[in-house]
Amino acid sequence: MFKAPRGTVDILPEEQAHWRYVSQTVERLCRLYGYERIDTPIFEEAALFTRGVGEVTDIVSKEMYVFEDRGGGVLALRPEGTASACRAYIQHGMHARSQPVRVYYLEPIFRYDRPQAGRQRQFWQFGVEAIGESDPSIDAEVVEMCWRLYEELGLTGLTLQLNSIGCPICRPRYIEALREYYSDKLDLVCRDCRDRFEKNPLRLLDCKNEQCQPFIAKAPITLDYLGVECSEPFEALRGYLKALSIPYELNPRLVRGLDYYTKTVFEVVPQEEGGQSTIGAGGRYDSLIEVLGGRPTPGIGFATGIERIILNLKRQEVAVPEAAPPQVFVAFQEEAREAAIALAGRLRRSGISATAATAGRSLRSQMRQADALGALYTAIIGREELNSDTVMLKRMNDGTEERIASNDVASFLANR
RNA sequence: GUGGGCGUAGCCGAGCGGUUAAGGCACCAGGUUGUGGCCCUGGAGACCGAGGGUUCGAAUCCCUCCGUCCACCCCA
Repeated sequence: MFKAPRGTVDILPEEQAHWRYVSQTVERLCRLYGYERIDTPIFEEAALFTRGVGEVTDIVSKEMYVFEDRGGGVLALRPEGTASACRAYIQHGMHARSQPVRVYYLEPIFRYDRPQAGRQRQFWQFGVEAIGESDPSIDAEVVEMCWRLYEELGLTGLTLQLNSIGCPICRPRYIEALREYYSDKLDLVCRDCRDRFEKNPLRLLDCKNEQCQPFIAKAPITLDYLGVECSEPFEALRGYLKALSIPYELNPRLVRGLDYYTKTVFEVVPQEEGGQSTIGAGGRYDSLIEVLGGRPTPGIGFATGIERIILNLKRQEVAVPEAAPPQVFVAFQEEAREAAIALAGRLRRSGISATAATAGRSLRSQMRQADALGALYTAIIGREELNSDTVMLKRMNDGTEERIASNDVASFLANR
């Protein structure tokens, strides 16, 4: 038997209410903030990500789906959304538009990772990008929008964490200080941290190992090393967030896994700590466009995982709107089969949703079906109705019946 | 990529060396030859994740693989 590939899932009809709820909320939010949708290809030249996201990041070095196409080009299923959006910005000369360019996407993302709860190989992200403006008021707008999304969805108990990791000028100074601090402690920290010291020193800060905690607590923090170019906008951002009444926690240990982040970084996590808990995250990427071959252009955005949102909606038992049931279920006896099919067709042309029974079932069975579908009304056509050109219209919630001329059914229901 | 738990019908789940492999939900039919939701009766549905091995005998024990879950790595 064929099964969906490891780490992928089918989103079944009964789950669509949650998906619809999230995508409709996302669309409303974007309209509210003036972000327009952009759709980019599901695959890109692999080099876009190796250069943009960073060759040594896990996402690129061990999680990317890379393949060669028949023309010999090396392509990759996108492992994140920002690089593609920036590529499109450059390719289509969007610097010529009014800045910043505000776009959003809702798209599948692919990472060859070991699946577990809240982590799949194909998953969906909603993300926004504001490209072409470095003013911290845009940082505030993006952070606010991210926070607001969860509010609109009805999620509670979330924490917004904020930090600044500096720019290409001040960050090396910080990393040097961090390395120096750790240089005489390498015998005391865990194995992973010794690796991190070499490969990705910022990651030292969010090690979960018990033995490393005391060292993390006393480690130098990024905020103390920011140059004025970074600290001033960060202070401004904090002021804006206060003015917007967005509750945030300053987390000096917050770092991000992608190379392109600069200055503002933030993350939203549910209260209950779990393995794969981060629900959304973002930050500024002021060097990315230039790295990708564009003129120097600042940008900021965030992305959030739809599956993780839905996981939390379900955990918190947030009620989501159900799919509308058919207004009418058309049940019939064999001799009225054509009349029933015709009636269903006429109702639909009048904008009334109708599902017809299929032939060969008892009326009782058809009624059970109508009930299972949650139909508001059942129109029954038997011999008597056929002869008098009427239908027996039954209201399912209270069982009342009324005989109505076939031609009047649509207008009768339209007035309900 | 590392370590561990688990895989019995569509779903939940008992059985843990010899059973016709429980039970519940869902599904289908009937109890009402023109009527749903409750109830009752019946039916269908499982090569017990796959492959190999041990044994007279394996869903039950062992190995490999696959899947899933948890933790780590990392991340949405």
